[in-house]
Amino acid sequence: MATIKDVARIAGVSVATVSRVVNDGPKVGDKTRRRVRKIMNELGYVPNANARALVTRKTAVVGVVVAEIMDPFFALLAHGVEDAVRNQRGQVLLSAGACNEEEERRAIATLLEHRCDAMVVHSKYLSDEELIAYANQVSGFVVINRYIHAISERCVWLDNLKAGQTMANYMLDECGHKDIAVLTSHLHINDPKDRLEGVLSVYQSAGINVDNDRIIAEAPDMEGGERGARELLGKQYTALLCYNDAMAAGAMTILFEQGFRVPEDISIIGFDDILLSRYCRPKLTTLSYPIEDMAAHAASLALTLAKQEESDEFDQILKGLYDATLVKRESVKSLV
Amino acid sequence: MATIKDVARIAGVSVATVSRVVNDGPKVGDKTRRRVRKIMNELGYVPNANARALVTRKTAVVGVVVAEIMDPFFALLAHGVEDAVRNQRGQVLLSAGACNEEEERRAIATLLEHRCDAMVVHSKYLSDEELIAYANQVSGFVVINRYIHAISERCVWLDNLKAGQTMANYMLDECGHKDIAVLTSHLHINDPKDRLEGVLSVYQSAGINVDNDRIIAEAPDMEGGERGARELLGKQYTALLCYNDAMAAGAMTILFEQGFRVPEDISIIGFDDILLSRYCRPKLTTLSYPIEDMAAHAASLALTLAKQEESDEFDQILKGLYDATLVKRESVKSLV
DNA sequence: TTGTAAAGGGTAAACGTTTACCCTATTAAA
DNA sequence: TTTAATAGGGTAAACGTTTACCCTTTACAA
Repeated sequence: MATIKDVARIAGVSVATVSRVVNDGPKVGDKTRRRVRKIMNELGYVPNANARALVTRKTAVVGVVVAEIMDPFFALLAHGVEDAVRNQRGQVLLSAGACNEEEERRAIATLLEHRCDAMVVHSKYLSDEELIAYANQVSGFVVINRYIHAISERCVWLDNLKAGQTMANYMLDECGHKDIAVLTSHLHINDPKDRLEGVLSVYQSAGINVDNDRIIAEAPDMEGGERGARELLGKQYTALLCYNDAMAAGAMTILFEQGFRVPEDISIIGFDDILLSRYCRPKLTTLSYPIEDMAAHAASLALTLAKQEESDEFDQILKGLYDATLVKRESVKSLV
Repeated sequence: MATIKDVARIAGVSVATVSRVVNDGPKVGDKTRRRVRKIMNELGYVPNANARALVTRKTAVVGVVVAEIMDPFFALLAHGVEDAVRNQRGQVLLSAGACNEEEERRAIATLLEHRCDAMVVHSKYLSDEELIAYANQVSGFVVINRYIHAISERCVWLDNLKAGQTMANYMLDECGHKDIAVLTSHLHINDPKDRLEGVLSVYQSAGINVDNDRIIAEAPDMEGGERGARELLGKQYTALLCYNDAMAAGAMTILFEQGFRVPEDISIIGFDDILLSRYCRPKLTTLSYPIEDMAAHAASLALTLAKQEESDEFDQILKGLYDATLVKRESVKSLV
C-alpha cells in the first residue's frame, strides 16, 4: 500500500507538502496541490490512521463497551453512539461481550490500547471505584446507564425511581389497578431496585400494600418473563408491571396459554419501548427508555470532554439525567 | 500515559526487554521478567496498539460495514462477527450508516485508513468491479450477503433462489395454498429478485399463474408491509408470502384492522426469523436466515485470508453458500 | 586451561505520519 | 534601489513500538 513517501517521491515534493495537501493545510500552491492530489488518486493513497494517531495523539475513535449487541437495547445504544460519532466524522470501536467483571475489564483494556479519545461504557459489574479510576485516566470516559456521584458529570443515566413512579401513577391513579403483580429483574444492579422502589412508594402512599409473593425477580428476558408469569399463576391481580418489554412479552405468552385475555382480564405494562412492543399483539403499553438519545448524548459528551483536555474552550455540558415517558398502546385497560 | 520507555527506565532495563516481557518473548530471565511486570502494573502501562500496528503491520482489527446497526438483522450480523473475532482476541471496528453508494465508499475508506487486517463488508450499492478492486487490495476482504463470481471464495451468501423455492414448496405442496400474494422488496438488489423467481418457478411448474397485481414491491420494513397489505385489499388470496418478517408483521397489522384473522382467513409467511417473529401473535412462520452463522463464518474467513498473506500455511476454507430453513410457527394454516 | 555454546540483555533502525523551524524567491512599500 | 513581508516549500525530530543484530557473562566439555 502506497505511503506518503511514495506520493512525495513521485510528485517530486517533500512529504511535508503531501501531508499539507492531505490535511488541507496552508503553505502549498494551487498547482502543486493539484499535482499531488492527482498522484494520490493514481496511487490509491490512503493515509495510515495508526501513524497519524501516534504522532498527533488523537484517534477520532470512540470506544463503546456493551454486553451484547444482539440485544435490541444495546443495538439502539450502539446506533445512538454511531450516529453522533459519524456526525463528527469519527469511528466506532466496539468492545462487546462484557457480560461479567473480567470481560468488562478486558473490554475497556482493549479500548485503552487503541488510545480511543472517547469512551462510552455500559458497565454492570465493575465497582464505582474502578470506573472512577478509569475516568481519571481517560478524559473522554463516559458512563452510560449508571450514576456514580463522584463523576456525575461523566454519567448519562435514567431516573429509575421516577420512572417507577410514572408507571405506578398511570396504573393506579389513571387506570385504577389496585391489585398488581410485579415482574422485576434478578440482576444485582440498581435499576430494578430503584424502579421497584418507585412503584411501591406510589402504592404505599395510597395505602395499598403489594404482597411480596406478587413480586417476582427473574432474568430480564423473555424466558424470565415466562417463568415469572407461571410463578404468578393462581395469584389474584389485574395488572402486571414488568421490568422490560421482553419480560412482558414472555409473560403475555404464558397468560394466553392459560386462557387469559390481555388487557381484558389482565393488563400488562412493559419498559424500554423496544421494537417488539409495537409488533406484538396486543401492542404493548410501555415506558419509553430514550436510550438512543442518551447514547448520542453520551458520545457527544465523551467527544467534548476529550477535546477539552487540550483546547481550553469549554462547551456547554448538558446534564445527563433522562426520564422515561409513558407510551400508551393496547395492553392496559382502565378499570375506571 | 506511561510508555514502554518509562517502564524500561524505572525497571533499569532496555525497551527491548520490556517489549519481550509484554509479548511473552524469550531471552529474558525470570527475575527480570517479574520486576518488569511489577513496574508495568505500578505504572498502569498499557501498550499502544497504534504504535504496534505501525511497526508490525498487523492490527488484530476486523472492520465491519453495515447499513444500520439498529436493524435487528444487522445487529445479528454484527454479533456473529464480534463473536468470531473475540474468540481470536481481535477487535471490531464498526462502520455503519452505509445506506447509499457514497456512504458505503466512505465506510470502507475509513476501515482502510485504520489498516484493518480483515473486513466483512455488506454492500448494496457498490458495483461488482469496485468491490473486486477492494478485494485485490485487501487480502482479508470478505463480502457478505452477496455473490460476486470473480471473488466467489471471498463471498458468504444465501441461496435466495432455493429459499424462494423452499417457501413456495411449503405453501403449495404441503399446505395447499394456490391463491397467493407476494410482498417483495422494491430495492434493486438481487435478493428479492432471486427469491421471487424461486417462488414463481415452483408455482409455474405446478401450472399455477400468479397475477402481477398480486405481487407488490415495497420498502422492506414494517411500513412497507402495511402499505403493501393495503394495496392488496380486495384481492383474492389465501396466503401472503413476504420478503421479510418486518413486512409480514406490518401486513398483519393491516389485516387485523380489516377484520381478517391470521391464519384462519389468510396465512402469512415471513423471512429472516428475527426476534420479532417469535414475539408477535400469532407467532410468525418464517424462513430462518442463518445470518449470525454466516457472519461468524465471514469473520473467520477474513481473518484466515489476512493471515495467509504472510504465513503460507493454508487453512481449510469452507464454501460460503448457505441455505434458509423453514421455521413452522402459527401464522400459516394448511388447507389440506 | 581454552573454547564454545547458551542465556540474558542491549542498540538502533524502521514503521508512516505531523509539525516546528528554516530557507528562498517574489512582491509590495518606501 | 533597498527593505520587509509573504508565499511556497523543505528538513528533521518525534510519536511508541518491534526486532535483527550484537555483546557479555556463565557453564561446561575437551
